[in-house]
Amino acid sequence: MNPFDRLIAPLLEAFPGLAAEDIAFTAAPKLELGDVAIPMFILAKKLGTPPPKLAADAAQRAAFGPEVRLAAAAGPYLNLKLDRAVFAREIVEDILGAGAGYGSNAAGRGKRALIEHTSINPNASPHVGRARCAMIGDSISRLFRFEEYEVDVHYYVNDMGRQIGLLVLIADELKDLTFDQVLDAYVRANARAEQDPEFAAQGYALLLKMEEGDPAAQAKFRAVTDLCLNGQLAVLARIGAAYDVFDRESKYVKDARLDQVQAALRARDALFVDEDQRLVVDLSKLGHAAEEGRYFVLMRANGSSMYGYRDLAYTIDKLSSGADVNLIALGEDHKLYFQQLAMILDAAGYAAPEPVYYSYILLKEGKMSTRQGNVVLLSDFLDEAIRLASERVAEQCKDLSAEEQRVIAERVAIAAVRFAVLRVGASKNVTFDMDAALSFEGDTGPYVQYSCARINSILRKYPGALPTAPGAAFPVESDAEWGLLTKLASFPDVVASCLRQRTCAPIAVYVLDIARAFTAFYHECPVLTAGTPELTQARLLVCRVSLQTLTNALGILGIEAPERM
RNA sequence: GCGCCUGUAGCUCAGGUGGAUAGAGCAUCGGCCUUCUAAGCCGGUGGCCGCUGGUUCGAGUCCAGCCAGGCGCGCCA
Repeated sequence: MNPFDRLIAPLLEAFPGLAAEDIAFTAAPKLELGDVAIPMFILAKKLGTPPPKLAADAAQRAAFGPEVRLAAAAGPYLNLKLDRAVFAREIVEDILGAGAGYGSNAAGRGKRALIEHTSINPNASPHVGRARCAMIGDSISRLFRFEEYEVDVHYYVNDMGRQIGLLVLIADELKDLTFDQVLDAYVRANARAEQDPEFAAQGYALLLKMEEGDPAAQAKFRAVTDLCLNGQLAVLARIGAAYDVFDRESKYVKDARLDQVQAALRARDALFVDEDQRLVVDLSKLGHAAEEGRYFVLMRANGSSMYGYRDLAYTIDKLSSGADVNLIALGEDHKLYFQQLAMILDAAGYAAPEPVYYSYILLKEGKMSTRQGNVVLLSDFLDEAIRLASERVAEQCKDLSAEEQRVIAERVAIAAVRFAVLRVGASKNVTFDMDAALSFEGDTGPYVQYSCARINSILRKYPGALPTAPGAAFPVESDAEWGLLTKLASFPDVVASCLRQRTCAPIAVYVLDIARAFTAFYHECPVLTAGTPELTQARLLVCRVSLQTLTNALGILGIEAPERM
């Protein structure tokens, strides 16, 4: 419910032929121009009138109620000065009424969403590049839940394949492999396979045995992949990423539905066995124009399956769950692969999931490469963030217990890390800057948390019971209050836009905007010493609705604000 | 080479469906703590919005061609 909706009817009456959805509200560049602005461009096109003339006409002819104090045209805009108290009261009542649900448009009520993300190969501790996927996927999941979708978060466990086979071989030799040793073992296994064809062949043989159901081989794969998965999940849990369903790739080796896919491909003459006895899809038969990526191998000559073959079965499995939305967060390196997969699925009569791509995080020194050791591990990054936050908390919150300080430091650290990653659009190549990402000042998660802590401080210091609704008098007249409240009112639109675009980055930008607007209010408008009880009551409510909106928005980003910091 | 993504202040990034003088933060310079938390606030400096054309009353935004960076084009996953 837009608080400015009541301004629409007078315009429709004055100009028959316009529809309510043609009329948009925006903030004027300067508050002196008006409290709200209505651009005339779309309306003008519809009526065949030049925008400036229409703005002038509208200022003359629209019969607004007494809540509009002044309607003035300024170029192609109609600017209105309002009885702010009337609108402010509605905004406040709206937010208080909706509470933890404020901002949700309930777009997903009665619908289900299946979201797959992270799905890291079980081979090493996740680095920040992989963690980007986890944070993006996790926040999108939270966004969908906020919009009342029933969300199932899936994690595809790549518990087989050549590389895991090699890792199992090495693990066998080393005995008692721990999670911390896996990365090193994995690197060595791959290096050895390149130099030693015998070793590589052993890996393939082991893989085939495992696929064919050999219990001993399966147990070995399971032990190694469980070790890795549990270690990875423990790290991911630290940043708040959680999963509902774990789908093991090995479950999809033999899947009857793949026979149907093969039949569909044969019917299109798109499936053949090549000269090396591999089972291959010729995507050119399915409409793939380029020579690059034309062939998609399903099975090796020895009969063991390729990743894509199993992924087809898994994806069909996900699709048959009947979810209304089926999303998958993928690295940009998977774009061609996923297009190929989608083409095969299409041929078999399935609509592929919607991909959400994220780009790589680069280091100043160049690309992150596990092999060369120039990676920033998520766990190291978090440890450093917590260390820095702890130093700060120890200075700021001397009167709190060690345990309370620890909780605050952890929340601040997670906020810094998640915010730094989430505020950037997913398709952007970002250069990772440890210092910038761990800054607690400026456009950061901790800055937003800080404004929450200030609000809490005010509410805590108010001696009486906090107001729960605007009183008879509701004086909200200052520019700072007005600017803050109108920004708060736009939250549902921000959420709706994010849902449409499958992104949470604008929420991070929005939350900064609110924090800045609140800080302006904080400096200009004393609450506890406002002068009159009515003003204090009104400003306490502004504090409450600001905190509510910030809390809800931060929740989508997976960030919690401490009461003190 | 071909395909997809990216290019906005010294640095890191915002700027749906074209619209009011292009916005933040960091850095830098100058001011603010007897006053609800200075993890803060106020002000200054700093922009051929990669380049060149085009469409439009109007382009950072749309189109084409270049240039630069990223990713991909495997008996890897």
